[in-house]
Amino acid sequence: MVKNPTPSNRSSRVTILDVARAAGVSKSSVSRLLDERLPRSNSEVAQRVRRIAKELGYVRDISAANLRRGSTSMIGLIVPRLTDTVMAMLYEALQRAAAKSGKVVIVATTDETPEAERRAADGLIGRGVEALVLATARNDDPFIKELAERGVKYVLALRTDGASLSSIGNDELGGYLATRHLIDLNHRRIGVIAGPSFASTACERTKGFRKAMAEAGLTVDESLIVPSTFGIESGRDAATELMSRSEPPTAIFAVNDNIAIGAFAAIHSLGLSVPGDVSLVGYNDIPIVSHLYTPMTSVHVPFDQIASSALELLEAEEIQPDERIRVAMPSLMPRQSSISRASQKKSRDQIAE
Amino acid sequence: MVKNPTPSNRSSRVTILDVARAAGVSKSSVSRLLDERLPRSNSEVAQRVRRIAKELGYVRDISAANLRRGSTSMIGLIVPRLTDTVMAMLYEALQRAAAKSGKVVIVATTDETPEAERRAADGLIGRGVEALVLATARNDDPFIKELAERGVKYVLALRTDGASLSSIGNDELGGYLATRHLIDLNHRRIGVIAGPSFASTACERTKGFRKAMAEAGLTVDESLIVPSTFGIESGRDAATELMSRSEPPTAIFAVNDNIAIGAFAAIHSLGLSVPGDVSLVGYNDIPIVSHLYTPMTSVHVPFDQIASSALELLEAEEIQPDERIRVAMPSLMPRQSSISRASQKKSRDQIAE
DNA sequence: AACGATATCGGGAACGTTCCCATTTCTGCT
DNA sequence: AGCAGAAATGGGAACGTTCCCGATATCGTT
Repeated sequence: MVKNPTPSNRSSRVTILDVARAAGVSKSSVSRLLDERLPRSNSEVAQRVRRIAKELGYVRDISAANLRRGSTSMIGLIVPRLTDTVMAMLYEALQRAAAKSGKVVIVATTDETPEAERRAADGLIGRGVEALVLATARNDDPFIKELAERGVKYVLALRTDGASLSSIGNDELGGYLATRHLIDLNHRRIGVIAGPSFASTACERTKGFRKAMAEAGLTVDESLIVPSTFGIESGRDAATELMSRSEPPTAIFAVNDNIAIGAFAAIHSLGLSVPGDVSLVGYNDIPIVSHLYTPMTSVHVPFDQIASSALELLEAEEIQPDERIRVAMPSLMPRQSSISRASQKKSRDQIAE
Repeated sequence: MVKNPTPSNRSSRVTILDVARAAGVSKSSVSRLLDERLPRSNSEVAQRVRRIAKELGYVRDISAANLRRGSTSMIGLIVPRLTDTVMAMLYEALQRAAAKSGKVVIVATTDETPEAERRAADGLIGRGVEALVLATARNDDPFIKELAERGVKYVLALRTDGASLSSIGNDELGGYLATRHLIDLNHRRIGVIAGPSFASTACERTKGFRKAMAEAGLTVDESLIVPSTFGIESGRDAATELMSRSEPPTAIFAVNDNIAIGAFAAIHSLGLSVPGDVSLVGYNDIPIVSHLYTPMTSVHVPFDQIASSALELLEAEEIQPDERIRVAMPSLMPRQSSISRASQKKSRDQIAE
């Protein structure tokens, strides 16, 4: 296939022994000198060994090293799907964080189904990962309990079950900020596309919504809070439903950007405009939302921080009970999809002329 | 952290030897009986061994197995970024395909920079991957030549350099189909946002455009072909420029969906509409485009097929010179972002009334 | 210059598996 | 019943590394 530099000799791997012989030292010394975890020596021998290793084209056999060291330095990540940009962002962030301690992340997808989740975890464990990062946690997930019982090291990311080690964003605060922003813009009838109730993210963000409403002395119209999945279509359906009411909301908080994108499409299909007829706020601040033709207000989540925290939790020896759930702070990114009630009226009047 | 089932004994791994002792057979037999590559035996011993292994909670030490077998069954994938949905789709497809032969895919990102690409490849090779799948190929990429010289097994995906083993889509055909579609809709002034010239995908799709134009007896206005990156912003800029001309195109072919999404935004920012003022066609058919508020016409690419072919190329023993580049067929997905020139005029007239 | 402390070095035993090969057991046939 | 051939079994040697530990070299101190 690709021309092999040493075609004849099949077993032509350069081992640590070859390097040792060529450098005139013992294999132990080569191993030590080439061990990147030890403080780097610059002695004459060290330099010679490194040079010779390079010349010979030596690369450490990672399997042998792993076997002896008793660790693979691989972390497994389980996500619903990678085509969801949020998950791709989490993965990239985790990869960056893991690289700092020489680890690598391998990922498996579950399509949000529990059976696939079990398969994914078994697959990753079979691959020798040292720990699992789960972004698929469901409230009262029996699978997570199983993991704990099996003695698997794991941490939840983004979503939590309230008990396991977790690294999440402050979703309640995020929901609060989003809602507060809409209230500040004088919106009173605010719809919520609330996501699935099995995800802590969705629940907390909705909780933040309620908190902001209560704090402003507004009563929540429960019929304006509609459940959904995290998919675009679901956002579309929910928004269609909301905006077809006799008295539609003047603003919608979607607990996730995909939902918001779907809502956005639905609203336009109905001949209405964002933000002219209804303001829209999303969540996660995935790259695309700031590039839509109406750049979308969204809640920014510090994925890098969440990823680092997750790994820290995995590496920590002892953890205080009150530090089992690390929470990162989100921040609101106001953009053009949300404007004040007054401006909305004005822009609608202009069209009416 | 997590309660360990055998807290006292640190070195409490269940090995094949433990299973052998418990089952009263030799370790060789256990190894053989548990080898999933061999035809599955259902003899009495086999069943007992499997049962005992399960009871004891035995899991094969993958590092030891890899060391002995001399293979890691890991494939490395190098992509610019995973937050680009196209790349996420390729990754998921590759993972699915690799799983069929018990392999796992680990991915590294380069952000489209050659230095990071080198680092990524070294990292993956150091991790012991058996082969590399590159989705980052540039025309005349010195790095790829290096890989070949180092004897690294690799295959290019999506983009090709014209020489290496590659599994790609028929981009010229895709560009042709997109353009032909627009011509059939009576468009004559067609703009192209052509992507970066270092990517074979971009070049071929543009070539397909030219072919369709030539075939229809239309002369190509070179000033309507503008280069770009693969980013959303770049599509926005390019479309802004195109639509600000004194004589703007009536249709635009963007060689990638992200570009198209940016173009879409730009067109609306200018107070124009898709498809009312200008038809728009993208490429790759990422999930979001069918859910935009104007569902976008795009060229669908069979990623699963491209992924399988890539792996087949890696596994093939001998490859005919004319089979070094496998080409998968794209198909046009017509949606509402592209309509006939006549309908455009009509809808514009309506607005003018 | 002699001594103890410290750093460097090399031999060899793991790590847990697979796989070769010699041996034993089973199967079918005459 | 006897025997050839097939199938199953077990002993033991790898695979390439790391790491313990005893031995040797190096250094600073008195």
